[in-house]
Order: sequence, then structure tokens, then C-alpha cells
Amino acid sequence: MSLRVYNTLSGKKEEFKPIEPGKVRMYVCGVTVYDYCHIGHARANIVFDIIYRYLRYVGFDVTYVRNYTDVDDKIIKRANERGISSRELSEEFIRAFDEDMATLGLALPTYQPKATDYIAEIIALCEKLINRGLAYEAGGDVYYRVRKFPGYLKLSKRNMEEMQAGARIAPGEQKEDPMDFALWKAAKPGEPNWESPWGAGRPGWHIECSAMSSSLLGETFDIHGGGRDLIFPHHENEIAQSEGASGKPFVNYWLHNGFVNVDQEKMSKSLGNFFTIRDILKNYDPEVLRFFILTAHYRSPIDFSDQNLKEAKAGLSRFYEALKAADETLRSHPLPERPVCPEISDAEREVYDKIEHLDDFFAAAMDDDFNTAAAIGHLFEAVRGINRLIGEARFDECNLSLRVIEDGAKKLRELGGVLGLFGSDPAAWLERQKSAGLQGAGLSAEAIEELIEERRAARQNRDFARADQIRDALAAQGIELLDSKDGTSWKVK
RNA sequence: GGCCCCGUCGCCAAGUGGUAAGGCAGAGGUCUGCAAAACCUCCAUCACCAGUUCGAAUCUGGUCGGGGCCUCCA
Repeated sequence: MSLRVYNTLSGKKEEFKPIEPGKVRMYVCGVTVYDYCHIGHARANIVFDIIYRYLRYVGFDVTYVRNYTDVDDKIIKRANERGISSRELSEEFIRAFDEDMATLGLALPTYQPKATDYIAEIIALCEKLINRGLAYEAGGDVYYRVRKFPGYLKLSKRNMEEMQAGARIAPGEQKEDPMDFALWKAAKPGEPNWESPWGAGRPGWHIECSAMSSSLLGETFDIHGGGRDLIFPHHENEIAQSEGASGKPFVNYWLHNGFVNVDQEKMSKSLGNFFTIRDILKNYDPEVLRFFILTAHYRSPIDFSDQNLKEAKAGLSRFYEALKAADETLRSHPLPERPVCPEISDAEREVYDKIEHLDDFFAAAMDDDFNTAAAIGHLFEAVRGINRLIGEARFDECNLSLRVIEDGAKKLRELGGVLGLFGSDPAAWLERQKSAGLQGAGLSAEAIEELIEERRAARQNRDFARADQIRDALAAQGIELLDSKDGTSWKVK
């Protein structure tokens, strides 16, 4: 099996062939740092995090660049509103971004460049484009002469005439053509600025990504990613800038993740219907959010709702319950040196096979354009298998099952790790969910334990009426009791 | 208006030519004092219509419905 990816440029799934065998160079558009990240950012970053992890898992040496855009109109505007410098503002939100991504358990990219550290490269790129006749200076601004670049709009698949209608020249701009876009903007009073051949100014929006990507990855690299909404104009303009300057293909594979919707509508800042990562994390474990995002394919839209988050939590809990049960089983049943099973039942055989080939099923799903939803489906089947062997509990006659349980739990952790999942200690993770859930129930763990003890005594006296009364009362408050041979435990519904 | 995407079980969600993964919910069963958890069994012909094909959820055309981009946006 080989990796196939959907390339926005061709509109098809293609076999992935890196430029340099065994190595992948990947650039993903990060954030403009002027506000807290919302769950749309969370999705984009989680999606490319697992792409990064999976590429490494299959053996590629990956150079992953994710930038911060720290100079921009919105940053300047917000900084002015707050009466602080652009630099102070962007530094504040770079820290916030780093914290959010760390909380979500993202692996660190190889490089995280800031646009303002690449001003010299940006100016050099502008000069090159001017020399090639693809850009021009006008009143201290520099614009890209879009009509001179033949491949323009090849990524977004539009045509110039139709685009004309919406394009316009803002007051103060001196564009030759409404479609042209700014590479460099002359500084207005009070704006951050850098010296350039065209006077003091600052970069336009798209040029920083061209400059940072070519500096760190070269003129042509393998993968460029980002949200769908960046296809036009951002990525289209990046292509014009980079290919215009180098004369070489910019990127081989363009990957774009789908949106997060709220009530079937795109979540966005302009609509005001967005949730920040910090909002969500008040009510949900970060791993639940990650799990929720990965249960859909990265290109599909996902609908964000309390209901869907709750389902994700139930699903993730199922994994941790199984891992916990596996841990406990292995702890109480030492694995013999040479596990045997004289008579393997059909059901056991089925589970053994499933777990033995789990990596293959997982890889086949992920090789198909990073189909995490299908991959998780396979992992769920392994959960059922493990639970089944534990349920059979015939370890005396067939201790080989212990080996399979051990193997299954190990693979679950290893493959889950590729998705950034199941990294916690299961008992501790479940315990955390319990105490978090308790806050909403208005009950203390001690109170519950007391009631459990009272019920235990009642049951011993065969006073089942009283015992059931206690259980029902707790259930009404969302507390479920689970009886076992070793006593009674509880969990929040 | 132009371009693009989507419409799969009650809900979420895979599946892009060979008679529909998985999760949640639901029904029955095993276990249990009774439950819960776990396990077993059951539960969809893929918006609609017309084509192509031996064969389509999967390809083509159309209809209806939803969404996105064209302005800042992951």
C-alpha cells in the first residue's frame, strides 16, 4: 500500500511521491496572531498534526514548518484599540497560541517562523518580482501584476473575468488593475515599518508565507496545507509570488481541511458564531476535542455541538475503559513465558487475527488520504476484541489470550499515538472525567462513597428496596453505579 | 450571477464500479438479587428521476435540498 492524498490543485487523489526519497517538506499556514484561537484553528492544526505524525510513522523524515503571521492590518487595528504596540499584541497571542496547541497535545513543528523575522527575504522577493516585470512600485506600495502570471487562479479554478466583478481598488491604492494585490505597503503614521527600496513600509498579507517557505524548505517542496478558506486569495497569491520569482513549481501537493460548522453554518469571526479553544476546554477534555475532530475525515465539514462532543467523550471513554480493563487483567494474570492455547475457539481466532493485522487495517485507512474516521473504526473493533477476550476469561486453559490482550493494548496505544490519542494512563484519565463531571452534579465523591457503603450494607442484609432506592437516587443525579466482584465503583453519566 | 462541494440507518460517520465499516441510541439474550458495565444477536439499498454498465451509494445528465468561495477568515 502506498499513500494517496487529495490534491486541491488537481482535484483528485494522487499517489504521494516526495521530491527527495524518504523526506517530506511541509508548510502549513499558521495563524495571524491578534486574538485567541477558535475551534476552526484547532481543527486545522490537529489535522496537520496527525498528517505530520503519520508521515513520520511511515518512516519519512519530515520537515514541518508552521508560521506565525505577526504583522497585518488586523493586528495593527487591534493593537491601536488596546493602546499597545503591534509587537506586544502579537507576542501575547503567540504565547496564547502555543499554550492552546500544547494543551491540545500537538507535536511541535520543526520550525515556527515569524513573518517579522523575514523582512529582508520579503524585500528580496519583491525586488525579484519587480525585476521580472511581475510587480511594480506605486507610491511606496508594491503590487503584483496578476495578469502577467499565466497560472493565476489555477488552484481556485476561477477565471479572471468573473473575478473582476468583485474586485475593486480601495481609496489610496494605486493599482494598475483591480485584481492586483499588495506585496508591500507604504507605512502610514503609527504603523510598524521597515526600511525598503520603496521607503518605509511593511509586508502585504501573502508575501510572508512565500518568503518563509522558500527560506526554510526551498523553492519547491512537497506539501502545503491550510484551511479551505485560504485557497483564494492567500494560496493563489502565494503560488503567483513563489512561482513568479523562482520560475519553478512551488508545491506538489496542496491539502486543505474542511470547516467547522455551528448549526450547519460556517463558524467564523465575521459571523460571530465562534467558540474559542479555551471556551471548549472549560467543559471538555482536550483529548475529547481531538477525538471529535478525528472522527470525521479532514476534508468534510464537521458540525460542532454539545451533543457531538458528548458522543465523542463516550467513544473515547470506551477506549480508556478497555485499556484500563486490559491493564488490570494483565496485572492479575501474569503472562507465562510460553503462552499456549490448545483449543482456540472461532471467536478467539477472529479476535487474534483482528489484532494481529490491526496495523495493516490502520495503515490502509490512513494511506487513503489520511482517513482517520475509518482508522478509528478499526481501533474500535480491536476494543471489542479485547473486551471479548477479557469477558471470556478462560485464561487457565488458554493463556495465549493474555498475550493477545497485551498485544492489542500495546497496538492501541501505538496506533492511537499516531493520532495523538490514548496517551494518558487510563485509570487516571477516567478518574479525571469523573471528578470533572462531579462538578455539574453537585455531589462530592465522599458523599457518593458513603451512599455506596450504605447500599452495600443494605444489600448484605438483602434489603434490596433500600439498595435500589439509593442507586436510583444517584442515577437521578447522573451517577451510575457499577457492581463487580471487587465492590462497587461509580461513574458520571 | 460565476466557480466549487455536499445530501448514506433515529443521530454522528466511513465507503468513489461488484450487492453498505465503526460509534451513539434502540430491541432481544448472557451475566446480575434487580440493574449498570462488558459480551452475543438484530436494526439502512444509500435525496429523487433518467441514463452508461453484466453489475452503481459509487460514472453521466437532470430535478430538489443544504453549504462554501468570489471581501478578513483555519
